[in-house]
Amino acid sequence: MESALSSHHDKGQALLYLTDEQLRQGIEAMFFAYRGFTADPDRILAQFSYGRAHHRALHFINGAPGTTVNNLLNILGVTKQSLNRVLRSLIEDGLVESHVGKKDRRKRHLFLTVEGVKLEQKLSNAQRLRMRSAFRTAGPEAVAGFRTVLEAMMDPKMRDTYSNMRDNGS
Amino acid sequence: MESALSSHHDKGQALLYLTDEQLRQGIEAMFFAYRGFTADPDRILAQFSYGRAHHRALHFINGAPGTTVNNLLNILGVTKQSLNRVLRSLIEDGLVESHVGKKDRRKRHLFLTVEGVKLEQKLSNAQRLRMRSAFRTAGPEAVAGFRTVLEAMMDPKMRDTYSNMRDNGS
DNA sequence: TTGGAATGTCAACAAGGCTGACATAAACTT
DNA sequence: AAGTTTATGTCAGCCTTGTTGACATTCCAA
Repeated sequence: MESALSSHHDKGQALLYLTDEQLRQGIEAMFFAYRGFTADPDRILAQFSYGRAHHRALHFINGAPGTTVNNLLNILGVTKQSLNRVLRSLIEDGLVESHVGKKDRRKRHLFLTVEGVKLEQKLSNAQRLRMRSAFRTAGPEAVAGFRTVLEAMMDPKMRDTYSNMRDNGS
Repeated sequence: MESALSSHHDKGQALLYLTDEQLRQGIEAMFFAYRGFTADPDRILAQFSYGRAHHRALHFINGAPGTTVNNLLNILGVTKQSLNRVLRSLIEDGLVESHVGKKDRRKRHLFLTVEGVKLEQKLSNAQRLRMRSAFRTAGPEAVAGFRTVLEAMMDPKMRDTYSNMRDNGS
């Protein structure tokens, strides 16, 4: 992985991608790209009077049906009060169902309803469309690099969470 | 760029990186990475009772001293009311200065004060630290791919803005 | 049976988006 | 010179989504 670096000691050349200016460009790229990344779902959500918080809940419930509130809390990194407000509206609107756990009846297991799946599909289709187009334009090697850098940029805790999702969802 | 694709017609293999599952992982990677990306500056900002909006303003004024309010508006993609609230507090706190334009006296040109530069440095140092570490871990080729994908993911309008910044800031 | 964990809920607050309306000054157009 | 457009600021009000603190309920586990 670091053979490209250790193969020669010409730091001035080899580490050009680590200059402050390069990093600044990386920072701005993240900023603008994230805006693009959320733009399409945001437009759809606005039609339903929902926000990104709802999208995130739908996304992760869809990816791990039966997940508990506490688990979702850890993934999303918000307070239970904040998540609860979002979940309540989704449950009221019939997009999410909350089932008391059989083994541990304190826990609530969350599932998308048919309606919930519909909206999640709509949102993720829009988001995937843009990402697919970006991936196609950039090519497989760029995509691999993209993934590598993003993973290295996560907090270690979330990197584990992310990796576990990858492993289970393959 | 697309030689890897057109060199063979085995789509099942060549386009593996475009499956819904791969795209889903890309989406989640963006989510978690963006959280990491903002985590360090967020902690600093909290000490100053500022938010991300202030950081963004400081960042882009620093990168283009003398920029106008309207220009900043376009870059940040918020309403003037929203930006004005942030700018006002930064000006009141002595981090930003607003100078009436000489040629066109309707325009206000924005500059960071010495204090403003100090905070911007503090914030961007923290953010660069993480990005540098991620870049170093991932290596130059991954970084190139990262940049390529992010650029392809931006809205075309912002891609132009971004490219112009790159050109001027080199 | 008691302690703690998991969850829900109420209240209050703040940041930072938004819209709409209005004011002002300067530049541009006719 | 008059009218229009542009750039900016500001006031008021609304929404989402985050926060803290307090408190209730349920129920597993020691």
